[in-house]
Amino acid sequence: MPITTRFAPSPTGYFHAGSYRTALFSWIFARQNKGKFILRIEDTDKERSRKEYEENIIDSLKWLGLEYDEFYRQSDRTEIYKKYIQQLIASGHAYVSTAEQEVVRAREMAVKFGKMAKENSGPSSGANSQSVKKVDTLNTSDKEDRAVPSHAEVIRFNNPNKKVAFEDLIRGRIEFDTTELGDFVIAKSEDEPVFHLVVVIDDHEMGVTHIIRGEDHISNTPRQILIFEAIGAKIPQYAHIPLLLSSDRSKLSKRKGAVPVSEYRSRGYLREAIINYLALLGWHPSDDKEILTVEEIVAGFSLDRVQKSGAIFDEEKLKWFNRQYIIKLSDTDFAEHAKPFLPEWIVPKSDTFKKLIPVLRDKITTFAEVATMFGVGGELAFVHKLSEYKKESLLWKKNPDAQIALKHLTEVREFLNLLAGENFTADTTKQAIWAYVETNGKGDVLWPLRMALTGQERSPDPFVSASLIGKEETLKRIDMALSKLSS
RNA sequence: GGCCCUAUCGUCUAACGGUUAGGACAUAGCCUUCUCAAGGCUGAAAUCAGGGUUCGAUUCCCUGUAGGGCUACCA
Repeated sequence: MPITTRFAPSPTGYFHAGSYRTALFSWIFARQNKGKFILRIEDTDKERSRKEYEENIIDSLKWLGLEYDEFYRQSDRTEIYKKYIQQLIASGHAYVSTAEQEVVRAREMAVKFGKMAKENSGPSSGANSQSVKKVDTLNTSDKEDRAVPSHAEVIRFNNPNKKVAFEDLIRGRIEFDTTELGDFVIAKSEDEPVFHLVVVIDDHEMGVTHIIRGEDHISNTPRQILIFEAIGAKIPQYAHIPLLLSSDRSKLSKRKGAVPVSEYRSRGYLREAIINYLALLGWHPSDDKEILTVEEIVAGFSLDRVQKSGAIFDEEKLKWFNRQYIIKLSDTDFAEHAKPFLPEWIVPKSDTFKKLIPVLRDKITTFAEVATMFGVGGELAFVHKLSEYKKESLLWKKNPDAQIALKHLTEVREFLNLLAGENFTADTTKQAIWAYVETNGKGDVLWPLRMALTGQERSPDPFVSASLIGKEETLKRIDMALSKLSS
């Protein structure tokens, strides 16, 4: 049997970094073993599932290059589950719990929870402050998500109440006593199976050999093993990878500000950076190399090298990776990525844009910054429009003398004026005045020139700036500076 | 509360009984420099606590502590 893994998201929210990392590890493992990778949309919760989210998951996986070999949607498979439910009932592994029985059960639960709450809420002073804190977290935990029991008939699993153990590929042996689980619900009706049941049936039917999922599923595993046994299926291998955490160390989730992967895309992150960064969150190669291609990751991956503890997602480091990959981009690729962020006054295929590519590549960490660079106060805004600046700004800080600035600018203007307009590049302008610059001091000559051309304290070097605005505009801006200096 | 998982610099991590506890991001300083970056160099920064086991524990065991997960007719 070929190694088969699956990614089984529920379409109840946008696809975020946590989901992506889980999918990535499963995908890597399948690819590494020349096996199969399955995408399965778990949409049995009709109230919360939305088509929009399903599309977002599929688009994101596609963008990130995690191609899958098979695709399933649980809402298309009701008939399959129905057969299993009937079979489980027939074999005595499951039973129909009547509405009356459910009411009794609900009452018992209410008593139990009520008692728990009472035990927890001691006097809120001194020594008990810790238990009070516990109560707080218990009470505030995602209450809105709690489903309200319908008090109607449901189908429950006939729990054999025994100890269940499994060998986790990352954590080793984990043992549970399933008695405390009780007879859990596996379906609301024959047509409405619930998570634990469908997961098991599908993993069995689809021939999944390795279940690689988040560690939040560790506690779900014993229930699922019980069901595997009840349907007489082989129990797959489990690998529970650590969770991705928000900055407060709680599980990264939709409500805790997890950013959709599609959002990173529109912020101008490169897929290679995201893949590389996320692969390193929880996994580490055997050497210290951090910039890795997908091929290198697939080749070097191993479940033994997966971390056991959760990791905080750090956008700063993602940015660093993004920058590393931006630097490597060819001009053509860079242009392609930058296009959506260009202001309308730049024509994508123009000479100006071609000259801008190296300048931009040198400065940005995400493509969204392309827009910032050209925006108000941006470093490259001068290309379109010279911003206002004061006369004093033209003076070099180490030698603030207007007469000197005036003299150098006048000389430089003469040199530049000798160049042909169509041959006005960073190289030619540099050649034209470099000798003069060297004999008269770089700061003394170049600083006033920079200010004259850009009107900004931060900008590319004056030669690049000159070539970006062209000969005519360069001379015009120098003239403006000269008149400022002599006023 | 019960059950389960986890614990190395601020963050991601290396070390699988013997290292001056290594690397990366972030951070501080210096160098380079016409500005801002980039780049180069240097620095600060960690084994949760207490007990064992051992000649020797970051590493193995126990207890505590802390964090997280599950405890649904969500997945």
